Amino acid sequence: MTGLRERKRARTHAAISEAAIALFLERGFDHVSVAQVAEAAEVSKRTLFAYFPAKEDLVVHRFADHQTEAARVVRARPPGVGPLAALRDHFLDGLRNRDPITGLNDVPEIIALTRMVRETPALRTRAVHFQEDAERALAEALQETAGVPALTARLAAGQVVGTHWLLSMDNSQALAGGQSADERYAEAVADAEHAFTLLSEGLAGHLVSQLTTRATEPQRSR
Amino acid sequence: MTGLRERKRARTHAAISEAAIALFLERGFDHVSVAQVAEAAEVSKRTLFAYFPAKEDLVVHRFADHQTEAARVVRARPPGVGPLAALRDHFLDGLRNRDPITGLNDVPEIIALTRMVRETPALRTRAVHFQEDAERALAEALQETAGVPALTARLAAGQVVGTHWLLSMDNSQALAGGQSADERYAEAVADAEHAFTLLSEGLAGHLVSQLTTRATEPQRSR
DNA sequence: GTGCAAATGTATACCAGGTGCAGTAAGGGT
DNA sequence: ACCCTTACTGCACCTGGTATACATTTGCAC
Repeated sequence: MTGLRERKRARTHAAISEAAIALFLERGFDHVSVAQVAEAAEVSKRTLFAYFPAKEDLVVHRFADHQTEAARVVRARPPGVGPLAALRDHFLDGLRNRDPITGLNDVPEIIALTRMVRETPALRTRAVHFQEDAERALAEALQETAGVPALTARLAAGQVVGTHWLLSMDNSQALAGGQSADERYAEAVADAEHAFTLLSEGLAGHLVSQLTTRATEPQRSR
Repeated sequence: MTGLRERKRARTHAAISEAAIALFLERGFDHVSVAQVAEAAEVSKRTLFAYFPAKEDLVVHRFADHQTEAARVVRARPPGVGPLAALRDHFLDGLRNRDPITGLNDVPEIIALTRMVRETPALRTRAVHFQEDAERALAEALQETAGVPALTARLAAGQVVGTHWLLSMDNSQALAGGQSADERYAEAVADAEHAFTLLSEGLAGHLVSQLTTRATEPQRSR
């Protein structure tokens, strides 16, 4: 099943990424060249790019594993549970388990890493890019399992993924500010519950005034 | 007030951008180098970068004008009108007026341009980046004028901006597929109204099942 | 008008990310 | 032992973007 080749490949992959992250954390993403990473990992620049399509991926490839997480959660939810409830509970589980993806993990290296992602535009951009895939996958899952039109599914997926991201960033920022995960936990839960409630119940009840309709349709002025 | 210098600067700015867009539309964004753009615009490469911080901005700088549009709409809404209603009506106005930002403008060059932005990853990425600013501005506006907590404002801003983007892309795609703006209009309006209703009323009523709570709190497994 | 400081533009060289190519070493199935 | 696929390397090359040092224009005070 797992031949020597595969194992070796996996080890090289990890070795390069680790060397890269160590250097990045030490000197900053922008102040380390891929050539230096390659040298530190004892690989040629060409080989590095055979493992990672871009410099940013040396860091952000870990996010790729979570691309389909939301979609899987929705598909795997027990019968009778709404997709939103499943997603909310999954996120709350993540908080409880200090899953790094929720931003609520205070292992120093994780803190430093998420901070770097937050503060380095190129990395944030790349991370956001992965979310588009997550959105697509989630939209599909919603459409197939929740019997909902495509447009609704895509809108909902965008909102869920966006919410997830915002919550994670907030947590990670709080931890970067010195709070421990345990200290932050209660607020993280409260924020998450608030966010998912908002998703579920809509903005109308929370933005004070309601949706009102216009008295007259204005003319088209072209 | 507007000295000769400023006017000349504005003209150069426009000239470079136009030369760039013409070339990009002709040969594709990735197959034109900035050096070629500079040559076509009869400027040095260095000067080009004095006007545009990055290659992508040669195209997407037009989006920058709309960065604060949502925020302005919210701030400028007449008393008694909810922020969401103001945003929805503004978007519907945009559709009616075939505002390019809504994606519902079938002037050939605009279609080609939005298609290029949609299909070129670098451009999409850059455009998305501008939305972050839009989100921040809108969040501020919501917080200040709708008396809502910061977290709520930021979540709402993200959802609104994301919705706006999705609707625009859908319209632009439909038009790229050959539909005229007039043909697409009715569906564009229906989609927009559906999307804003979703925002207002929440997902609960639309994803079939409601938010349910768990019977027992699972143990934390760390 | 004249002259000058500031702004603007240019040429050139340079750096870093990323790719194409041609060749070499090494697994692994037969 | 065989060969073939795969992995890796070095090197040249392209492109986006920046630094430096120099030339030109322009607004403006006089």
